[in-house]
Amino acid sequence: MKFIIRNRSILLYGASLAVLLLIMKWLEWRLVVLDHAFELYAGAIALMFMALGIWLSRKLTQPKTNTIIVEKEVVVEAGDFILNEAELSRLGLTSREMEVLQSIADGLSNQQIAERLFLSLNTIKTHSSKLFEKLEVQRRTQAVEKARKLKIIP
Amino acid sequence: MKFIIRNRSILLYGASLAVLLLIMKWLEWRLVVLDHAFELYAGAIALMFMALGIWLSRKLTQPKTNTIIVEKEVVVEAGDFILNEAELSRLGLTSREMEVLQSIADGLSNQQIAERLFLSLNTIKTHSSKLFEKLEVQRRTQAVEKARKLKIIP
DNA sequence: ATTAAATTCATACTAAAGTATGAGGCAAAA
DNA sequence: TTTTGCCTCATACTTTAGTATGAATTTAAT
Repeated sequence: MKFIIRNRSILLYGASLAVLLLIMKWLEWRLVVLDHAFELYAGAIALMFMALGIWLSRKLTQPKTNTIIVEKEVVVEAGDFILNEAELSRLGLTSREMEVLQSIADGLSNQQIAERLFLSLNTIKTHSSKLFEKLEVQRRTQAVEKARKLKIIP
Repeated sequence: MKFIIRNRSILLYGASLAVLLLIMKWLEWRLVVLDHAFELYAGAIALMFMALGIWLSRKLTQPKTNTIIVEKEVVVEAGDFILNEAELSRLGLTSREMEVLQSIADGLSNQQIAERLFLSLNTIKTHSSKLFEKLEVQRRTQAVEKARKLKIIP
């Protein structure tokens, strides 16, 4: 059953050939009687096979694919941060100061920063104080603001 | 000239018909000589017209278009800030709280905010306290961080 | 090896931030 | 009209942030 479904096209083709041969034989017999019906016969064959060709072509050729490219806008989140290395080196921030700055920007308290970096609260205070000096600010919020403006942090 | 190009298919069709008729006539003459070459003749016609049918079908049928949509990512400059009004209304921040939040994000101290908005320091403290409650944060730096994440402030 | 910068931490202090609570005024909604 | 939410401000208090100073240790460079 599956074989029939899968090879339907080929079976149909065979069947049409068989039918056509029958018609041909019949026409052949007619040809003996009617002497000049030959052109009609040839035309019939031509027509049928052309039809068969068209049908085959339609069935067997894979459909043409028109590839349509649709541009879809995708907002890329926060991909535009480029570290301003010039400013960073100009300010002369040390690595620890940068870590503290980043943690401050993340909204952590000095105590939390100390825990995160395994340091004492006083050390964090020292670092942040020096950081503020270098950034020429008075408060952590200002530091974050300025650092963001200078493209030192995202 | 344009006519030729545009109706090339039809002209080709006509030409092949003419050629075929010539071949047929020639074969007809051959038939008188060779008596039983009839089946071969019919087969030739069948073959040719089937080929013609296939060719015609390919040329003349409009292509079946399988539209393949290819999504192309277009990077949109994420530089412009779009206020997340849904979040803003969900949080229920009052206008004063928003002003204070903005000032905090600008790196101002409570005292400076009070001066900017012509209010007392205590009022600013009250506003910021309520603001922190609504934003579910403990510190002003956290408030700025969260507000930025929620697209409430640029 | 010596210098210089960076890191760590401490103490002591001041300043600012944040919490809790209450209260008066005001405008819009029920 | 009463209620409700917002704005304002105050007092009192706790917590966190920030400054100043000094010192020991580590690390990198001269």
